[in-house]
Amino acid sequence: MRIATWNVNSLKVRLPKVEEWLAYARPDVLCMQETKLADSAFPALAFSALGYESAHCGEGRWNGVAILSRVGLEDVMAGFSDQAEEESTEARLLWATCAGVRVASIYVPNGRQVGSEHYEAKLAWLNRLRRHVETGCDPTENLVICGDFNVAPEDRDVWDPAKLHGGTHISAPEREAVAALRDWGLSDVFRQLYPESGIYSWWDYRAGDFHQGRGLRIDLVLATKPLAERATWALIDRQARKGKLPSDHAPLLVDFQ
DNA sequence: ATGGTAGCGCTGCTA
Repeated sequence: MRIATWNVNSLKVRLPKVEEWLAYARPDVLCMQETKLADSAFPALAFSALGYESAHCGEGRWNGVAILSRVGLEDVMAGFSDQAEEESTEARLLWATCAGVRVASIYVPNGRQVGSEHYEAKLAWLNRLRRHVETGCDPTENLVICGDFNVAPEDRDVWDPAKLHGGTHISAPEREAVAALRDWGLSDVFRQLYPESGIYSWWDYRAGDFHQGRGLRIDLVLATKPLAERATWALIDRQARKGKLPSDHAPLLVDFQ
């Protein structure tokens, strides 16, 4: 089973690239983030033509998460389990069950500046995700949390830790919040397979960062132990970050036996 | 030390 995650940074702009990528990468499940679409504008037909069922949670111009699957798509749920009916939330979390695997597509808030209210909201969001799995999920079952965490878990996931010191994505509280998810029973599958530093999934559009190799590994697939043990291969597909109109993120693929 | 780009949508916000 091949599971992938990709922050597409506008599905409207990226649809041709996503279609092309699906045709050669052929994931069984693709989690997308930052579709920037309302549900009514989600191109479900384009994906069904390629053999994928889909679910989308979007609010329009910001955020937006989706799950595509060609191995079944059941029990779709948007948002947190402790979310009140009337609570208005951003479109950052979508769940579905695909071939017996509980899948989450997540887009963690960026945080903007350390210490800002947005940064506090980011930490609170990650803590709420931890509470969600703690209270409603079972670490002995097959579950993956896929998406843009907006956190580089360790210094080896950062092109220049000294230069970025004091900024978001690498601060200790953010890393601790991701570590708390791992402590519940999740494994960073890419890192489990490949220990090397200098492998990234996001590069700033500005200043030629992609071509200069200045990136961060912030797109992750976290899997429960029984599933993580079956991971055989993973790839951050830098080819998809090239060419015309690329996203600022590359897709991450993981194969489970 | 700073600013650099991209997307949305029409003004500046978000990343």
